[in-house]
Amino acid sequence: MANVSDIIENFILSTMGNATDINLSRNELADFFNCAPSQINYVLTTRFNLNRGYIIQSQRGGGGFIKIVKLKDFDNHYVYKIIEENLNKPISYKDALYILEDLVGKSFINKTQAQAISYVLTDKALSNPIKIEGQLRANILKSFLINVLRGNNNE
Amino acid sequence: MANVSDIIENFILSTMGNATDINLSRNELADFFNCAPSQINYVLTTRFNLNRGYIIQSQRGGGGFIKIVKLKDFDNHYVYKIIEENLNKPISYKDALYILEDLVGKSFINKTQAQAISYVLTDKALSNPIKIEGQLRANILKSFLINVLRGNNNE
DNA sequence: AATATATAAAGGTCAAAGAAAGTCAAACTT
DNA sequence: AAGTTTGACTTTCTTTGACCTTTATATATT
Repeated sequence: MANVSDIIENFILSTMGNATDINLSRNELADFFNCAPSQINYVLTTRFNLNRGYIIQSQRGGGGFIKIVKLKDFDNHYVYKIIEENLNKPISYKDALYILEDLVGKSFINKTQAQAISYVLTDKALSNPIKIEGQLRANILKSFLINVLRGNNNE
Repeated sequence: MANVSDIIENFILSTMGNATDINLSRNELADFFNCAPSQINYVLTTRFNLNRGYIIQSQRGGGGFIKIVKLKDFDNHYVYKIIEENLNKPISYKDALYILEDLVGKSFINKTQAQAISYVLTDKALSNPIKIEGQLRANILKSFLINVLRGNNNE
C-alpha cells in the first residue's frame, strides 16, 4: 500500500465519495502527487477499468479533462454476467438478438433500444474487414439511418 | 468547460434561445470575450456546422455581420443527404454525435434511439482491427450494455 | 450628375504555437 | 516475474496572429 499508484487510487476514491462520477485534470493530479502524468493513466487503466466497474471519458487540448464514471450495481448484476460469459468472444447475429430480447424481457432495456441496436449488429452493418474504424463507424450509423428510413422503427 | 470556445458556444446558444437564427458581429463578440476574432470562426466551424444542423451566412465590409441559421425542417431527403455527404467516408465519433443530435432535434429519431446508437459508435466499441466481424459485433453490443448500465439512459 | 477611385470597415483563411491527454517501452522495485 | 514508475514521443483540441478578400462609403474626376 506504500506505492504511489495506491495512494492516488485512494485519493480519487475518497474524493469521489458516493458520487457517481468525478472530473479531474491529469496534469494537476500528477503535479500534486509529484509523479509523471502517465502514471495517472496507469492508475486509471489498472484501477478504474471496466473489470472494476468504472469507465473513463476524457478530452485533450485546452480545457481538457478526465472523467471517471462509476458503473451502477456493478457487483453480481445479471448483465455483467451476460457480458462476461457471452461478449468476450465472437457472437452470431442471432445470439445477439436473443440477448437483446432477453434484456427487453427483463426490462433492462426497452424495445426501442433493442431495435436500434439490432440494426447495427447485422452482417451488413458490420461487413468490411477494413482496419479503419472511422469507416466502420460510418457504415454502422448509415445502416441505422437507412433502417429507420425504411420505416422499420415500429413503436 | 474551461475553454473559451465552449463558453462562446453556450453564450450564442442561450442568446438564440428558441429562435431559428441570430445575427452577430464577429469583432464585437471577440471583443466581449477578449479573444482573437478568428476564434469566433473556430467556434462557428466546430460548433455551428452542418453536422450540428446549422448554416452560416455572413457579409463583409461596413455593416458586415454573421448570421447563424438553425436548419429546421427536413424530409427524408435531408437524411439521405446527410448519408450521402457524411457517411460514405470515415467519420469521427464527435461528428457522428452531432448528426444524431441534429436528427433528434428534427424528430427523425428519438432520444432513446440516438443514445443507444451513440453508445456503439465510441472508439472503444469500434476499436479492434480484428478481421472477425463477430468479435466486432460483440464489442459493440458490450459497449452498448455497459453504457446502459451507467444509468445514463434516463428519459 | 455620373462615374471612377481610394479608404476604412468588416469578415475569412491558414498555419504556427500552446495546452491538454494518450501511448508505449525501458527502467526500476519488490 | 509481476507490478510500478518514468520519460520521450504522439494525438487531439484550442488559441493566436499575420495576411487576404469583400463591401460600403467617402472623395475625386469628367
